[in-house]
Amino acid sequence: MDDMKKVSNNSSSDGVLLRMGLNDNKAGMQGLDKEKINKIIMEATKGSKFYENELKKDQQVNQRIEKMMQLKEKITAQQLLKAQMQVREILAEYDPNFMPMGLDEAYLNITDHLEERLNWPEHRRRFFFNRESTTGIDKDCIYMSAKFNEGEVSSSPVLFEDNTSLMDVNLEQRGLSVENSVVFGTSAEEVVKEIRFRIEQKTQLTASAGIAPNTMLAKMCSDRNKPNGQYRISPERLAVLDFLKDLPIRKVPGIGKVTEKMLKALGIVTCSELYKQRALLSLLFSEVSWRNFLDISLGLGSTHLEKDGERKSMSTERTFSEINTAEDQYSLCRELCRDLAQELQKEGLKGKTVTLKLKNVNFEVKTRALTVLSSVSTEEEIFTVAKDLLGTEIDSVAPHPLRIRLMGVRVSGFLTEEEKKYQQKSITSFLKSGKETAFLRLQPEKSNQEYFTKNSEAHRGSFFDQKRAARQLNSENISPNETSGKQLFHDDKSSANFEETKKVTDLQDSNVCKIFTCPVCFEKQSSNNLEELNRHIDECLSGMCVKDTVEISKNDSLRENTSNFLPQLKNEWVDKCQKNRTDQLSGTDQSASVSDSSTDNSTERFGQIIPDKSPGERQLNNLSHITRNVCMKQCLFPKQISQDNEDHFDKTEDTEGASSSCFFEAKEDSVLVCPVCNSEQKTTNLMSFNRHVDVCLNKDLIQELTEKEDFPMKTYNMENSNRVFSGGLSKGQVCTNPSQGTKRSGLTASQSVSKKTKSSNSKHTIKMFFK
DNA sequence: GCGGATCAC
DNA sequence: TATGGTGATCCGC
Repeated sequence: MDDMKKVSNNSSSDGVLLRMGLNDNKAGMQGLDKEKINKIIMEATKGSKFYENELKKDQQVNQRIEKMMQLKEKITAQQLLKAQMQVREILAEYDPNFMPMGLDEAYLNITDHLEERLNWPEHRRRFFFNRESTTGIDKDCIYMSAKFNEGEVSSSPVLFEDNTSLMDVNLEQRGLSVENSVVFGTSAEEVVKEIRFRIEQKTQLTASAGIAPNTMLAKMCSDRNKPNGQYRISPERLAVLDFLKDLPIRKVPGIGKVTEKMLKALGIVTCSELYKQRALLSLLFSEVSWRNFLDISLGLGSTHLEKDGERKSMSTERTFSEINTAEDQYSLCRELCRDLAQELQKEGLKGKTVTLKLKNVNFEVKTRALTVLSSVSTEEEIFTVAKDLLGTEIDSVAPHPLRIRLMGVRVSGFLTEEEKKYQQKSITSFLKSGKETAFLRLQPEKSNQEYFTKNSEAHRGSFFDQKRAARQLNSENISPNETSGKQLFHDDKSSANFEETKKVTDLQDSNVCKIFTCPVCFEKQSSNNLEELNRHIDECLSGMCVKDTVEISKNDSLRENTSNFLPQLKNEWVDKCQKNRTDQLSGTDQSASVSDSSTDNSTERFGQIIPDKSPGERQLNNLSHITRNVCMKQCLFPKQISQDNEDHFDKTEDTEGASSSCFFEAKEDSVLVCPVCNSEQKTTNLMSFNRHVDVCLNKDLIQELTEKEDFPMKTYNMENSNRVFSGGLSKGQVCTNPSQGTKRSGLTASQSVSKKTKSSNSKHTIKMFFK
């Protein structure tokens, strides 16, 4: 309207001129031929019939606009929500466990309701027009799929309003008037009519419904008489088959255009044809698919309404006109991550898999995912992963630009409640421990600093280094994006952070702990509750990369130095180890799970891997035994091991100084030297020696070694849920690397106990640990 | 686990 | 009708 005033000072003609499209203020209108404009204005002269008519029409439009604006004010998200809730309230009366499907659809099982309803007096089934009656009670067994048709009858948003002023006092009276009421019967159809009636009375939304013996049929039924009707299939085989007979398969939920087309290629269009061709289908489709087809053709569907399962993923994506510069793409990516992080945090979710979705200008869609072992939820965390994925894609087309029209970021693999709890605990303890206790955890490295000096390369980038560095950096609020994230993806960039980790305080003498020290994070645990302790350790271990399947092919290897040893690490070992693991797992129960740690005896397990072998034979087999157990973090509880072990090996005091990176040193052949802790073993009992080695070998080390061998490992390892105390992989275990499947159970735990607990306190023995 | 694809809403 | 956004699932690898 303001624009119009520029065209003419005659306010009464403003609207008309606007209608006549004479606004030369509009963009692109400036170049218009003035003559032409004048000519049109001439036509708009007062008194002309054309003008008068336009004026009249304009007034009508103005009225409509006014009305619309009034309505607009009344439309609020709240109102929509309210209408939705009103519907749900009604549905809940018939089935408190009804299953909403999106915003406008729901499944109800009204079986129970029907049963109860039989005994209801009429007044409970009577409903008044324009008035909501509240009857309680609900439940069900006939399945009803209701689809609400917003605005089918009237799209005016005012209908979402409360029935207030307009409904005046007469309503009350009308409500009490029998003439203004309806009584519904007791059949399923009557119930559904009642529901639809009530919904319409309350919200003025119409609904279509299907009544059938299962959800699939109910849904197809509701489609039959939409938008404002209902249909029922009686729960008899013939009725069902009759309904399906000529029903196009496309009507079946789950059959989309692709499946439709494929089936059509086989001459299958209707559900009955689906049945006729079942043999063919069984040969052409997967078991799952063809069974599904068969179920469809027989009208079989779910008869229980599964409650909304937990969300499995969350994503955000955006479409735009072509973006082809990396800079823009990264910034967009970050934006998406930010949005997603906000949403995730709203729901308190943390996920382990980040997926980047890209659609190029040719509409081709690509997804690239990365599962990290530490769950992510913040912008930085997500972006750290997403940008890596994006970078890979950009690189993949270089030197050409990546030309995209859509980008999306998804996070999935959410932690279960339980995992969340543990993780929180773990994080909390990390945070609580802070810097002042960091040195406690870092202390073992310090004890072998000479080694670092010599082998810093080998040590660099080990999981623990990364973890510690990341932890330190995190505690200093340094963005993981700029720090740990990079090093996690690019080991070669982690050396700087490693420097941090070397800032340790030598607390070697303070190793007598009254309280338990976590063998993984080296953090003191004051809890005497071993179960809690187990959880803590679980969590800590879950951060370990357990590329723990390296086989040492020859016993001699144990005495070779690192440089000689490394080349022997081959991928094939992984296979062998996996086989070993299989053997182990399929063996006697001692190698099985230790889900109940209280009854487990770790010392026994040492000798029972191949229980029916003679000691000599066992030794041979223990070669592989060693390799299986190569994945230990530290020499832990050495004294306790020797004490607890009947075939104890002698003092292993040197293990005190063992480093995770300390591997083989050349020693005299005449003496058994632990290849891990470097200490000479007085025992000549190979089995005992093996046990010692088992204890000393650690995952961390193996990770480094395996990484040197370029083990495929796309997943980076911030955490790894190594359920050593529960005897297996946790349910949500991320295990990309095949070698991770070879983790040992039970024993690993005992081996992972911190040497800090090498104290006189018997509570800290492995045995006690397991008890 | 990953990536492509299908499907529902 | 076409296109977009979100979430789930399946299949082959």
